[in-house]
Amino acid sequence: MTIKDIARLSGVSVSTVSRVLNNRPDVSEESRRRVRSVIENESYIPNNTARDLVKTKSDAIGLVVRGISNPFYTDVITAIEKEIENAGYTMVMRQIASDADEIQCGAEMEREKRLLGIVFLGGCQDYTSERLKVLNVPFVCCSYSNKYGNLDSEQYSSVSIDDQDEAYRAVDILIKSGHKRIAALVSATDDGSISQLRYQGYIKALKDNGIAQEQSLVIETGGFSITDAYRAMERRLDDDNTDFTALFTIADVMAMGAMRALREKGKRVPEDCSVMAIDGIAVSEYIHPMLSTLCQPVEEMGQKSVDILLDMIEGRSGNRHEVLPTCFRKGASICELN
Amino acid sequence: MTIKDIARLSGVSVSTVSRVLNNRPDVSEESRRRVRSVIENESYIPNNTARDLVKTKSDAIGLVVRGISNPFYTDVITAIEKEIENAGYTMVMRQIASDADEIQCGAEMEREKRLLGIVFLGGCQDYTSERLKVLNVPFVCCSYSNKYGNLDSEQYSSVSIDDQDEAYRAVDILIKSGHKRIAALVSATDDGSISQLRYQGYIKALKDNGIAQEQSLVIETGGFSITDAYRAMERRLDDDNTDFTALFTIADVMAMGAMRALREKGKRVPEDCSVMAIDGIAVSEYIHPMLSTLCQPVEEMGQKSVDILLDMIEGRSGNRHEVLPTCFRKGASICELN
DNA sequence: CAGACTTCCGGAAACGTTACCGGTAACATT
DNA sequence: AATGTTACCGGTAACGTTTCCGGAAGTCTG
Repeated sequence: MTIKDIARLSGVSVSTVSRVLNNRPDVSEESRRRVRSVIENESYIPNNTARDLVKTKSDAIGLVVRGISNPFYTDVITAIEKEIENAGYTMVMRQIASDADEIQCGAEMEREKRLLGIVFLGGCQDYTSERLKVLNVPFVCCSYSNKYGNLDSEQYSSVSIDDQDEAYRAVDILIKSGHKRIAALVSATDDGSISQLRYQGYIKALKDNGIAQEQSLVIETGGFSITDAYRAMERRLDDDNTDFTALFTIADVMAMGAMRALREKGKRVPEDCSVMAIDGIAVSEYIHPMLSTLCQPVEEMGQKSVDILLDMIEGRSGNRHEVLPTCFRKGASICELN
Repeated sequence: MTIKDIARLSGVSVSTVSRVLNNRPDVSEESRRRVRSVIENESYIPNNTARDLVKTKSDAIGLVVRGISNPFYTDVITAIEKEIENAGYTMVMRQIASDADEIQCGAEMEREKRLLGIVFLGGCQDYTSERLKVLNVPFVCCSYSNKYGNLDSEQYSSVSIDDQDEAYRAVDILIKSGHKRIAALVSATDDGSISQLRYQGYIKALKDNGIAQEQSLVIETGGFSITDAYRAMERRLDDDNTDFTALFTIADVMAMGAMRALREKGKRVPEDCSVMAIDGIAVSEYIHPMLSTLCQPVEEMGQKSVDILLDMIEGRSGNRHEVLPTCFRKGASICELN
């Protein structure tokens, strides 16, 4: 069943059918009605492939995501997919390993599938102006601002929270609760990732509050997973006594990993160690004690990312950077120290 | 940069370039080498759209998923995506609301995008032979067997655990630990979903062990989310005293929701109420007490689903049904009653 | 050496759309 | 009455591949 059949059946030319299909004005009501009814009758659906070919582009938007297994991302993905779908486009997702090259992946996808644009979700370690040359479609980085990276902000769009500020805020909450010896559980401190940004917020909060920063309180996991966090924390507690009263983690899942390690080493949360995180995934609201965290507006993040990308694709506007606020969820993982 | 340019640049016809591109034998080594080098030089990538058009099908496999937010699914999705990618195809994912019609969604996608096949992930409530008529590509149901549905097993493929048996096994573990008053937290008992199957396993286990089944011990949440479970459990505990010593839940996330409700009502797990679930998601290993559950082989499930689908698509074999075993993870949420 | 069979290759017709161009008819304007 | 304008419509060339068909040259067979 092609456009030709519809044309034949409704006694008009393919051009007219095409016009009806694309809601163009220059077709009589009579014809429009007839064509519509035939389409309805035959339950005809236009072939997207042919459409894409003649338009020399597809209707697909790529989503490159690093580390889908983090529940935080799945909510964002959900929102992104919904928004793309609503706008009448198609989402093609590809996930990459934590050490893979997302620019490369995006470039390949873009050329193979004639993508309209790309959403990068998750870490984007190595954006440099030079490397971006391979990408010739608009793209937006979701949940990563590259604020302190070496990339010209004119070259891309982004939607994220202010990672440094929010980390600052999180640590500040611990400090305001009376904590001075605050450990930080990070993925890495200098990998250009989100972890680095949040780590910097931690450092700044300590400094602004006149607390000396000790390198021994920085625990690097080398990864973002719950297991990475658990293992790193376990090692740290084996090596050393708990000489901190609070722990700041850069992600909810990492907090969950750490809390298990603390528990298994006989440390109570929050009595022996308070925990504060950033992300606000659903499950962390259900654990005991309920995790205190700064919730990211995941839905809005996904939505905004797609909106911006579509604006760029459809030429409505250029690139822009959106910074969204978080919302403090007061759990029970922080102990007031007085 | 099209195939024509490559042809011109390497001094052969488009046909020959096409042959090289598709690794066909009937082209001389000399030509092949020359064409390859031009392709390399120009870093040319064939236009998939044109390719799909002439082949009258795409390279895309659809993934229709109900409820992506359940962490259990994300792992399966990861595996599915990886496998599709490896086989050189493209995954197009679409998520649907819990009350949406997945057959309809699959059919639309299939016709729009000329899909090669479809993977349905998650519940598949209303498969009937009649309704399947709209689908004219092979498909496989992942994580749902329709074992007790009204569908002819010749009409589709599936990969799943034996939901009834595994639920039986889970409940049996509770019984063997000395529990007799075992509540069941299910989404629904008669919706034809996975919930119903697992509920039937619960019933059977009780019966085989000579335990009278009480309707008051069946708690229906109406949904699969952690919040649904929490709310339902909360209501149940408000209405009534805990007159059960153990709880079987049909999913890990539901167990987590229930455990919070129990905790908030002053019931200790496992001392006052043991909990046993099915799924085996990562986070449930990190909560306190660690959840006892039957772990589904998520990776294998995703992999197998795609393998079967590709076998059908590429005509290597017909439909088949794969039943995978689970693996018991002994947590700390079950109390021996003696 | 004739015929048959390979091996390699190019031309051209598809695939199902959209976009452009031009044409007709009806109506309004001078 | 001639011309311009508008509303509608059809023909056809693209879009970038693959596939089919046939041809040329070389090699083998008897």
